[in-house]
Amino acid sequence: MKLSRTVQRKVIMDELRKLKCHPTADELYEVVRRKLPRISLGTVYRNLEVLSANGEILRLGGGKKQMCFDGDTSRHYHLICCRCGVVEDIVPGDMGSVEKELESKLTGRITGVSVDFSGYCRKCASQLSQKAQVS
Amino acid sequence: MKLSRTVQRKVIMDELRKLKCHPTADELYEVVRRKLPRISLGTVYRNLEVLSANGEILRLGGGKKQMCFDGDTSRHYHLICCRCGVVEDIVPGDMGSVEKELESKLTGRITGVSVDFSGYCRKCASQLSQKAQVS
DNA sequence: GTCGGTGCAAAGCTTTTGCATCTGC
DNA sequence: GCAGATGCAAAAGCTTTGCACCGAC
Repeated sequence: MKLSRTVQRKVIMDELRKLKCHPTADELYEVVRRKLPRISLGTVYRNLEVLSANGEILRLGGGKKQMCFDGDTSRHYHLICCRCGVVEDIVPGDMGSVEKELESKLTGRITGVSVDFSGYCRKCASQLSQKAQVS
Repeated sequence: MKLSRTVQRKVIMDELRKLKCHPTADELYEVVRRKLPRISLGTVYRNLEVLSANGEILRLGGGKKQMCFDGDTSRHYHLICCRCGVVEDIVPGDMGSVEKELESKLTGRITGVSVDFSGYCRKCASQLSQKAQVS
């Protein structure tokens, strides 16, 4: 199956890449709709499916119920709040050597890395520590 | 809100910890039901929600549409196939130094690490390379 | 006794899919 | 011209939730 280059697919990729957040399919649909008012939600889903299966975008789960997508397939990391589901980007100083080690072991098979930490986002962490002090 | 120690919650945790795979809520429900025939799917969902929000289990997305759960919160890694969604465990030789670095930067906030690689599982990778040779 | 948990079933939402039509190659 | 893509709308399926009752503390 070869991929056709349709206007819809291009706009979806462009908008996703432009966004710095990690939108759900629905949120991306709203954004794309500003450029292509007649696009359907089904098309967005179908393209996100194809694009992630081809390693061109990243599929992020683990937060809340909805799937999120990330147009940035470069090496970077996430902290997914186990309380509210928000996704924070993490940029550690240097993980290069580890990545190289892993990639050499899995030659050609890795299309993207999403290092997802469960934990508390800043907001939830501070709320919880306040509560702990009170009680 | 303090957590009560109910039979259901205990069995759910125990069974999830025993399983070496990464079951969906529904799969876990089927397993738990052998021990507690009268438990409801809703209870399983509610407990998985509470347990993951407390960092006692790991919530895994990124594969296919359904959420998966992992009772093993020790440091380990996953390769999630971007084609078929299967989850492979990865045990790299040594990532200890990197983890320490990260954890020191995020003191007290991390409850679990799920390093999720998108890529191809062994099966899909070999199928694709066969196809490439044919065409 | 109170507050959280459970079972059941219905509701809610996200995601997928069938079909006719259209577009890229 | 054909295979793949789209729009639309309906269907499917996963997850959540209201309610009455039960159990832990």
